[in-house]
Amino acid sequence: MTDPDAPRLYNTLTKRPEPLEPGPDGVVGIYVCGPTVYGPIHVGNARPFIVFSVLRRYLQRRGLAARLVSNLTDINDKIYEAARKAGVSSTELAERYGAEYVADTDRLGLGRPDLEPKVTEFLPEIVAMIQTLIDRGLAYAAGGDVYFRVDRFPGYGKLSGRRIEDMVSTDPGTAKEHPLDFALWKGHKPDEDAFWESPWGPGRPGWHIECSAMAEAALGRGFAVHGGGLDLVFPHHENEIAQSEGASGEPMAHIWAHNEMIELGGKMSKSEGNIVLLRDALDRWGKDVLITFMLRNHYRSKLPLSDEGLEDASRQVETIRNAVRSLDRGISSPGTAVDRELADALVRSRNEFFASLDDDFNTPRAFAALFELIRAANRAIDGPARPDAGQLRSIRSELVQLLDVLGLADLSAEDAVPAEALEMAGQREAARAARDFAEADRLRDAIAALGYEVRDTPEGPRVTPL
RNA sequence: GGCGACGUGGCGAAGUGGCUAACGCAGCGGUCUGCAAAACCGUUAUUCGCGGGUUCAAAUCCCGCCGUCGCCUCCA
Repeated sequence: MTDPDAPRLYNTLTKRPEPLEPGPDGVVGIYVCGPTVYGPIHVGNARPFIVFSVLRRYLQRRGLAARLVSNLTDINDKIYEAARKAGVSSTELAERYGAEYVADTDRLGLGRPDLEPKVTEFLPEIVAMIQTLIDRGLAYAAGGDVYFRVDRFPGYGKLSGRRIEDMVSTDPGTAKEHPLDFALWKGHKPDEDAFWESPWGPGRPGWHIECSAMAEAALGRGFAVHGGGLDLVFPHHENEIAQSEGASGEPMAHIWAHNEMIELGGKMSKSEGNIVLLRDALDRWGKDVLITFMLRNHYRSKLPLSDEGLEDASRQVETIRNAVRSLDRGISSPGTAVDRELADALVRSRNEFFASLDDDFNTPRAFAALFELIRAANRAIDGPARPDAGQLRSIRSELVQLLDVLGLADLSAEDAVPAEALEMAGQREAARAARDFAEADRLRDAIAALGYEVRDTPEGPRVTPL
């Protein structure tokens, strides 16, 4: 039973938007591929984190139960390599960067996924799934490794739109039956300092199997959404489908959702070296600007990272802050009217906001709805008949609720203004009353030197951070 | 070579068959202000990369071309 009003998300598998359907337990399960933790994460890695974290907030606000699971890959070639370079054990290195990933993404203030499984915690599940694949004839042990038998899985290539015949493997391997077969288990090599026992000898999981095993362990089979960066479509997600569906005979996930890449003269990527670290972007711009920057573009569009773009986002953020300030000013000196147009604008904006997000998580359109509401509010407050406190309070509260969906509720925080600046603002008022404008301007400059700006309003001066 | 995405005002970005092509930023003019700031009002694409075609009607569908980018190997 499909809910015709359910939010829709574009499905890479079917190339069209499809409704998000909760599982039998009523929960919308979302699995998102997280990073391999061999270094600090960059802004590109942050995009899926932000997009899917905000998606979960949205679904919850819409009254749906949503469970977000996002893994940390803490065992892989790059980790061995980085650990050797750093002169530490790979376990130590992965733990360190895993913790840094959590700390960096915590700064976004979007909450944590409900579960963040690590590969090293799911070895039994991984080994069991590999065994099932072998039992079903879809995998074979060879030379200490185990490979997936690609041509025995009929749907191979259905996600990425490839045919086995069209593909050329750059790593034919020596033990493989078919050049495109991929590793489920990699036999231990002498220079690898972390490995596990298995029925096929010591070693460690291949790259794709961990997500298949962890997603099923955390969300079961046939969960609602499997997400990640577009660059994961092939081979990672294609192989996940082969493994999970090969092992269970059931669909792994209903919707495969992929965010486009952040670009910095081409795709931002660690191996290309053209990266900006998330922590550096946060230091420079703050979380609200960064979230706004990400969400003002659709998640399925490429997003070039640029100072111009961030500055633009920064001004948008300032416009939102000013709107909340104006509402607060209005609430503290309210009028007596009930503004019909404002009331209508609220309903319209709210509906449009939710309709936009229902429509393939169209956050740019949701922002447009937000700004329509802001303009209506500003117009009412500065208009001839200011609304009464009740109406203004309800507008403020609704606006903050919408901001909160996007993770931007902090923009409604009160400005902390030091007493010194407030005192000078008072002195400036006295000077203005005495028409001593030279002194008034001097005091305004002095306040600016403290990092604050005076704005004269009909209700007296307001001091806000610059 | 194979697969795929995209090209909308100065910039960013919605819109994918039919209301005056949203919204944000920047600019310009105005209102307000002692001057500002903020805010509001007005203004900025007869037109949606280019060329054909389908249709009563296209930015939206089809064909061709040009350009940018991604995947095909580790990658969010």
